[in-house]
Amino acid sequence: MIKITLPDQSIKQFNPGITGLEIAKSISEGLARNVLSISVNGETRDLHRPIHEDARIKLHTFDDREGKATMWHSSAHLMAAAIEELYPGTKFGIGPDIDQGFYYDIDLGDRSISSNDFEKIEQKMLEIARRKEPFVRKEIPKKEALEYYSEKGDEYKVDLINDLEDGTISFYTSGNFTDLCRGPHLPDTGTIKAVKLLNTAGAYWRGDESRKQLTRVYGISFPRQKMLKEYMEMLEEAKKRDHRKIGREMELFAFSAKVGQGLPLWLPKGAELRENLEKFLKQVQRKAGYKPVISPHIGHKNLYVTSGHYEKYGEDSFRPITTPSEGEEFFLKPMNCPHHCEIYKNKQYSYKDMPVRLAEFGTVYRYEQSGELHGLTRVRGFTQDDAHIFCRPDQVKEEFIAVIDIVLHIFKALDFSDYSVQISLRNPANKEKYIGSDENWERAEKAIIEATEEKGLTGEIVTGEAAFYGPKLDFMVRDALGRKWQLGTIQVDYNLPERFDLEYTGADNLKHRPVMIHRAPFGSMERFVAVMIEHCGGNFPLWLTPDQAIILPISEKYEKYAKKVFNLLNNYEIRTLIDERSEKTGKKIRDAETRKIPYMLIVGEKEEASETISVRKHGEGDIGVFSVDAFAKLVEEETLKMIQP
RNA sequence: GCCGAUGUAGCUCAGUUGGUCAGAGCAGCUGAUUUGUAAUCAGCUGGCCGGGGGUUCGAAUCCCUCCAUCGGCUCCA
Repeated sequence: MIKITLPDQSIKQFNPGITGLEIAKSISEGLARNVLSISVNGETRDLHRPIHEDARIKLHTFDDREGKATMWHSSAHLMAAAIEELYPGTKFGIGPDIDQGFYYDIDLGDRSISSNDFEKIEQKMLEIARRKEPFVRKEIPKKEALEYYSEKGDEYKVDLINDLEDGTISFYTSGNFTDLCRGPHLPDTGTIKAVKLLNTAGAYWRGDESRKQLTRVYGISFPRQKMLKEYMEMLEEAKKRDHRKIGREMELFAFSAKVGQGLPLWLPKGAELRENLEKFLKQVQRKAGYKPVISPHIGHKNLYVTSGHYEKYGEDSFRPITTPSEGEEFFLKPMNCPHHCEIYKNKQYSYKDMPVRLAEFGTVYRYEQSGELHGLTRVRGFTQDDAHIFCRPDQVKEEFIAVIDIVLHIFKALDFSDYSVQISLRNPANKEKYIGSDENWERAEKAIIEATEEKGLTGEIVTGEAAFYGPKLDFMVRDALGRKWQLGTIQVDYNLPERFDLEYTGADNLKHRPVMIHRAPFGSMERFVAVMIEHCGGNFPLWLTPDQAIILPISEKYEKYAKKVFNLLNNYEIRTLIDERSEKTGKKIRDAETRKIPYMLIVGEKEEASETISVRKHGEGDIGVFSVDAFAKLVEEETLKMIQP
């Protein structure tokens, strides 16, 4: 007998050779129906692979990440099988599962497929799925594997196998499709009940621009038809919330081919929204001891030679601007830190002055490849809510904690309740890649880890993901649709203080090198506004939204009273509009609702007589009659609730 | 930059195989209406069918090219 330890620490005894599926059956029929794969001592495996020794196991269903991965990976094989049947002679690259579904990179030779062909392929996939073709694992020597694919003429698989270590290689066969694959897979194709191909794209073989471009077909699959329906509805909802669409509808921002691609134009309402965000952060930062600074939009080439950016990005940036007579070269500012280093250098500092925190909403320009541009999330000109903290090495941790506090405060004010962090550390096996002393790295990494622990942040630590100049902490949020976005970042930097020869005088009267912390809680205003729009679908928090209330007079007769209310609300600094059109109240309400204005204030005969307003809340309806003062109080409370620390 | 797709009024979209095909709804403007919690009625103005070139007796429709947008790839200080 072997001992199988389940995740709840209970131990069950089985005969050696038991399979995951049999274990599942011994627990419950329902689990046996839904289980997709199994982890054995931390390694994800096929359900039907026998287990011969004591092991800790976990059974995976579609509810967990591993189960989804198995379903989608097997679906990639299923799609490949369907494509091979429909387009014989197709060569296959790689076909992994991804965050949302799967893809397969294929080489169709002279043919091509487009979304018009999707239905045909989906039908073929379902046809094969219904045959319940088992996924059969086979291990064969590398040499045989090479012969098989050489004969088949599939150079991509040959390429992949050549990179594998000598020995046996695993293959999976389902029906007449055999694929080089580590696994694991579903027991058979029958578990795949619903498939949908989503789009196609070009993808370089092995991600290498110089190699051949294959056709990548994306798809997703589910164990139930209903789940596919829900997924498609989620996609629809995401489409409705697309910040490019809402940005146009709500007149927040626009692009103009004449101004240039990737250069956003902030319209009055968008500018208002952004200013509200900036005002909020400026206030928070002032309290946290930041000093505002302002630096120009261009900088001398020498600045970027010193910072190292010229060497690294000079060729791939906008061409330099040269002066007519002297021929001096200037670059559009791609980041604020070099300027801020020079601001720091303008003065001598004692250890008692540290930390020095310089903040700027600095607009930067970066050349992004044309195909990369995307709405407000990827642009060529954007504004960072940037700040650089120059501190002593022993202050890194407390500064980190203070920055985390700011980030969390912002998340609360903007209703992002689901967030996590990623700590990126250096790869200790490859220290040459990084600059800065071991001591400083260890201190900084320890500081980041401790700071996140003290703040109770959940997240993962990834070694080898640090920048060459220091470790970093990135914040990820999930929006209302469960999509993950990377927002703020905090980075420790040993490089720039060195390059700019920054120093402060210590208690020992010697010169010391400060540590620099880059931080941007929003990241960029453009990107953040985009995420914000998609998170709330354009229904911004009251304190942020460009127009907070709109007065709807029942008829022209009450315009005078409407103006009076308007003036009173102005005194309370409530951003208010009046709808003076000769429309019926129903129409005015409908329009205000579509414009996503939080409060509609209806004024007619009754209200004028009693000096009140009838308040209707967006998305909710009539909430009763208020005096202007009472309404102002309501707005104030709702605002404070969000933005107070 | 690369692969693929798309581009018709401010917005959303119709326009069969090239031959009254330049249209609709919303928005906008004008007038009437003076309105009570998600659309009052009527009339009118909007487009060189993304730009340029070509094929043709004839192009929104076919071809080339450029531009922009979309989905990815590569990139992202």
